[in-house]
Amino acid sequence: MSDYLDRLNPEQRDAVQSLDGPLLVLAGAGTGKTRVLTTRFAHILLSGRASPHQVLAVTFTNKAAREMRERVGAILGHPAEGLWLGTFHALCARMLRRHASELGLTSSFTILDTDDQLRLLKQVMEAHRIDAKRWPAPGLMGAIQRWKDRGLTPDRITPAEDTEFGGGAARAIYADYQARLITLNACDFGDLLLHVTELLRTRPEILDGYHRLFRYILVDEYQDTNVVQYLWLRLLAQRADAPANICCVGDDDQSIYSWRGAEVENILRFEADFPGAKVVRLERNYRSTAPILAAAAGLIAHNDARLGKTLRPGRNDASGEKLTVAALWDSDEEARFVGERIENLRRDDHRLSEIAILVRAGFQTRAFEERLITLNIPYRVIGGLRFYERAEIRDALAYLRCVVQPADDLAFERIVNVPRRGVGDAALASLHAHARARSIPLISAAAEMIDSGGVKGRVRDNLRALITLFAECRDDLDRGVLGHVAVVERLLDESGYTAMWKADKSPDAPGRLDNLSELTRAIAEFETLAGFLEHVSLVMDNDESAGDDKVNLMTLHGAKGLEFDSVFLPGWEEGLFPSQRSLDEGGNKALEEERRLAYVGITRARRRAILSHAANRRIYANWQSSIPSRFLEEIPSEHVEQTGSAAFAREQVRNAPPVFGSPFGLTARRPKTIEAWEQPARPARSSAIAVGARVFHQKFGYGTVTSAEDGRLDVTFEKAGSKRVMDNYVEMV
DNA sequence: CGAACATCCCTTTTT
DNA sequence: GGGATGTTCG
Repeated sequence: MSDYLDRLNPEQRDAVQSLDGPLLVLAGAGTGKTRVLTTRFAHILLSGRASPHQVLAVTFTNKAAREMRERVGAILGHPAEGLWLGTFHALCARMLRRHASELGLTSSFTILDTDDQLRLLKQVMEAHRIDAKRWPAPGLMGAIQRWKDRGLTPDRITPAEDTEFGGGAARAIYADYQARLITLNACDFGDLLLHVTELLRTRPEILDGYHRLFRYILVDEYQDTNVVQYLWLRLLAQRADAPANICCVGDDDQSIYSWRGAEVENILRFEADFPGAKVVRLERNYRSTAPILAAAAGLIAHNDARLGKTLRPGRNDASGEKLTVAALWDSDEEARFVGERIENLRRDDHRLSEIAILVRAGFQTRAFEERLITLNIPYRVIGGLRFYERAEIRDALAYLRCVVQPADDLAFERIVNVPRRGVGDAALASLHAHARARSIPLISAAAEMIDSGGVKGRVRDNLRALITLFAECRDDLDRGVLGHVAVVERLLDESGYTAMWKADKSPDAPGRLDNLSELTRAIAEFETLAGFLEHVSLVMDNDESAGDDKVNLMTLHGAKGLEFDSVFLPGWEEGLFPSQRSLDEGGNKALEEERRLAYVGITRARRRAILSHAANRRIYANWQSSIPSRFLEEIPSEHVEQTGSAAFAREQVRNAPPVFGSPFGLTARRPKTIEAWEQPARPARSSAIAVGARVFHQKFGYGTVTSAEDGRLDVTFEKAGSKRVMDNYVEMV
């Protein structure tokens, strides 16, 4: 009956069978982490220790949750039903809907996307008369999110944790923002965790209910938890009546999300947090060849803040290619090099889908895309704009929200003038004023102003048609006259939204229409519109049909958890990787995180890893020179094969007499800031256009320059009068 | 109100 | 170099 246990190695089996008390499983890359987690889950159920709904299983991604659900089902022999299995956010949303009224929400609250969050925050900031120029809203949004990541409600922010933002107004804005969310019956992402945690810590009877419910807690990717997630877990796990039955699986060496609030300390501190905790290390790697593992291990050994763990080959083959490190002249050559190697792999019958190019930052993909296009090699970029983030999809969803949630002001604002209905800033402002005065949602305010004559003419007719359409669609749904898919189609057609894109002559309009029909298809898979909207806000999935045979292009962050036969790791240069920006902000801690990122990159490879760096790189408009990443030297050289046109030059540098009096030559002493990442110094341009010159401007016509300074010209135009213009907008005549 | 122009920025982004 | 976002004029 327990043949599923036979398929584990001794450490894995230990992790699965240690069922009493807290357990930390330190699972290195490729050591069977998911297998342990799913088998443990199934083992708890099959051994009769708990029934499915008594286990709380938390992941970070929907993909991981889906995978776990499937694999548990496979071991059980039937689909697993009634599980508390999902992402932190999905589980919290579920809990929050149960207790919504405690917080002044209804159980049908909306979960806002980032667009809406920002728009709402801007409104609040405006009310506080904050100069949007001086204090850009995204900055404060970030601060609020960090507060939420750390479990800080507005009243919990101590002066030490406050920010300079807005000249000290940040806390008050945060508080108002939270209040507005409640009025709108809405939550942002951070709220899901924040609200539930707050509830658990202030309402013992609610917490007690969950203590009685959950006998086991399983947590995936524990190294990526932030403070509020940690608090949530600890509240649920620590109980008076019994030891905490929590099992966390993670890898401190793969913690790469500190900038999102993740705290490696959570995993480093586990044994202190949960006394009597048992720690199991999984170190046998079944994924990669010996050289790849040795290279990764050598690299990560340079980090200090580690729990310590060494990857060992699980298979007994010492074979395997060395890593390739290619030194190239410039970034164009690097793209050509990678393209050429991929062509070779393809010629040798390697599947393209088993090849990945992993970059540090999104903008690096472009060069490779261009190269792959010219070589006619199919590729996919993973991670870019996701389906539900596209403008047309967000618009369509806003239409739906207006129907399902008439109080959703943010949704209404988004689409009230899309397509154009003549409702501009002025009209919207008067709607707002009326809504605020009467304390009613915008849609109701609009209805009242139509009746009262507060809006007139074309705007009135358009608004009336729109609001009537919403009401009718709502009615169709309530009375079941039309199925929800038919309602969606009606809504998008009669509002003129579909027509807007049909009339659009831009090249991407057809694609957008395709996306809209794709959306309708997705809606059809759900029972109700509300259910669909919940899915959308929580499951921003990127279901790139992974089946096609295409080269995978993505960031290192996006590659976590994936594996490929061949992995290209370009751009290993100081300033780019490790990223200068990170280093400036986070010092040595940040450097260690960059190194973990490098470790994640190398350990994605099953059979071969091809690293590269360029001596000259095109950044924005101009060329900058760069030096190889320090990480390259941290990889034990016996596992590396050097190649590339610039390899010889690099050897010369290495063997050259010491520079700066250092015994290690150039490599030991690095300038603190790398030229490539300094602000591109804008040379005080001695403009070729001098005072008195006669010039032509596209818009203003002919004129004479009266003063010229740093590229800015004062010009007296013959027709348009005196203007200040940039010199690159005029031509000399 | 909306198009055209000008300016500003440019890491990573599991939900 | 380029996309997103404001500003300005018709």
